[in-house]
Amino acid sequence: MRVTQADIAKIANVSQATVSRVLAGDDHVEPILRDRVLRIMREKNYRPDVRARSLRLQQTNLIGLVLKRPRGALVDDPFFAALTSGIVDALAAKPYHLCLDYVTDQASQEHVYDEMLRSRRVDGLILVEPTARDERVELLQRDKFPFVIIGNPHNDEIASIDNDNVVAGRIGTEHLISRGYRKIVFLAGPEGFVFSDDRVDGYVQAMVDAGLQPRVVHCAFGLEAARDASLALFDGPDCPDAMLVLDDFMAYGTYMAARSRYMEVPDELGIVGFNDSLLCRMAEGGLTSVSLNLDLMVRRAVAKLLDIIESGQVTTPAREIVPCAISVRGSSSSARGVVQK
Amino acid sequence: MRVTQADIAKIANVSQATVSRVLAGDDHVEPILRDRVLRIMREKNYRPDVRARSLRLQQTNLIGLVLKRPRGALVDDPFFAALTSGIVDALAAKPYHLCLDYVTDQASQEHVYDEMLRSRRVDGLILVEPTARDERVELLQRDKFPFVIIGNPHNDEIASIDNDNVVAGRIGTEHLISRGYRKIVFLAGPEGFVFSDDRVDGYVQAMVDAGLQPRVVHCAFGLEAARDASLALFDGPDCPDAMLVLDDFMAYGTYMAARSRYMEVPDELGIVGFNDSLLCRMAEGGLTSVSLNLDLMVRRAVAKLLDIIESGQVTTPAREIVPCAISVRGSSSSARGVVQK
DNA sequence: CTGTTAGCGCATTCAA
DNA sequence: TTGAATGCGCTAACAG
Repeated sequence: MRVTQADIAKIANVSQATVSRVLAGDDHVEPILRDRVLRIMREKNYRPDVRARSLRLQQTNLIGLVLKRPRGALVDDPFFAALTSGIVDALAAKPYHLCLDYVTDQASQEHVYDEMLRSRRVDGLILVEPTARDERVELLQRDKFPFVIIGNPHNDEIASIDNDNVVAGRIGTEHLISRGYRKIVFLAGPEGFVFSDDRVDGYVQAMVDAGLQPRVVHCAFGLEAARDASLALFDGPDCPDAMLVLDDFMAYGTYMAARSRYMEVPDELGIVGFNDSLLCRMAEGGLTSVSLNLDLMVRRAVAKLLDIIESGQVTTPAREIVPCAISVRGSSSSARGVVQK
Repeated sequence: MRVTQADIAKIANVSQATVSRVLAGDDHVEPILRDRVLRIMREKNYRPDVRARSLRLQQTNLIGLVLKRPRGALVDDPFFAALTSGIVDALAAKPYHLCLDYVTDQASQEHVYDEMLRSRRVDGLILVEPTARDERVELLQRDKFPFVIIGNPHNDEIASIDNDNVVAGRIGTEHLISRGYRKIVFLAGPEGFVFSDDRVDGYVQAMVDAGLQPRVVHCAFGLEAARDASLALFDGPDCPDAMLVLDDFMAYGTYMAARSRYMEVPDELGIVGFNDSLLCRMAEGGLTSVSLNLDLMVRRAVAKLLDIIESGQVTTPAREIVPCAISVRGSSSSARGVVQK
């Protein structure tokens, strides 16, 4: 049977309240009693029951993350890996744990939100990929439930952490331009995804500023789709001399396409991706990539959420932007120096 | 303020017990009362408090996973991604959630186990990578705490799901032999890791059975280490004609090494990895890999754990082995057919 | 400094 | 069929 404070109290010949005080580190306890209680706790291998504590304190020390993905699509999703690992990392030093959930469709998503929040399973929530006018957000606001959004809630009163995808697009583009590339194509994701559209905007700005002609190609997410789209581009008229690709995964597809057409990287084709992930080390000479500092974003998001949970209010500034930076590698900078065109 | 069963009861003019019964779907409630209660619950947007329910029922509907890794090493760990996503996937249809934790060293590992188990934060635990004579396991057994191990606990009374790494090693080796390779080297991880050592065993058996000379090279985990070890091997005396590599990541390192030495894959060098991960599609022509069916393992582990939690005892057979299978791709099978030597 | 008491919100036994 | 009463294990206000 499980040993409770009452058991300890009986053995130590004190009241259960005293046991509780000892546990809380209350100074106002006679040292001799304190030691006795502690000794018996150790002897009896006592551990407080977090369930009871949760009920009493009205908090669970759990924070929730709910991801919506098609069935089985989590394994290969680098965003998922970065997100969860970042959260767990950031939580490691805190008395909080991560409660991870996963839904495949909108209906069950709402159900899970009910289950996690309103049932008080977690103390707060990290939201990602909010869609425009997200119902979840309204519910959370109405119920004054602590939450933070990674992304753009389009509402300055809501706590959020974001990167600046427009700037990221600019940075990548300007880097390629500075290396002498001119016929730079942006290989984007499907239209309608904010992070993709924003990067495209930055790209277009930079191109126009440099007096160059922007050219955007949309394709599905993923390695294969990007490879095929790149091949079509290489084989078509007006082959680009550089490509800015939505993410490292797709950029790797472009890299594969270049290899299969025997185009030299970076001399015949410059490639820049986004995210600065492990994949960048998997191409010969490395893949240049714009880092969005997802890791930092996650850390900040966690810190902000815990702040809100503990202070009971949204701390200002509600919205924080994490800067991006470019990691230059072989795919955009020949060992022989800047490309001359 | 939060609405409770007592609130509902007061409004509906019934006792709190009746509200509880309605919630539980108890048949022995007058339909008219039932409807009234349900209506008011909906009106008042009532949700039961899982904390109170947990305390009362002595269960949290949470299962725990604790991973031990060096700081920040989670992001790029494909095992972590497969594991967590598999668990969350498997849990999606059940009334359970995943509580994910993470520690960097042994001391905090034990602390977290205390915190999660003995404090009853979770109903059960999934353990991975148990070391020989794992203390955690003894504690869990003593406290009759529900848990299941992914790996080999070397104890037939403990619930565990495992793959057969020895067979996996054999399969990979026999495949290479059947393709005409003879000077096959096994690039293994550091010594002392069971999954690595077992695969080596299978490799050695298969080589000896075929009358070939086994040759095992140990190196650190990771892409770079494997690449460097492979380069050393290629540059040294008696260059291999095929390599069996501990995991896909390292196999990709071998693949990079081969490219930088201008060795044709698969004609001059066959490569086979393990895990059949996404990386296998990133090499030109694909990387042949032995699938350990980690996904299936995880699903089975979750099912087994829930079984134990709900039945209160370890179900037989305690130990289950998930079969492995090889996915043949370009790195071991030339489009021109079987390699002739 | 310590013990008594009162809930936290819920499920459940026991009476009615 | 329903309600009153009890307790899960803990913290905290209050009294002594």
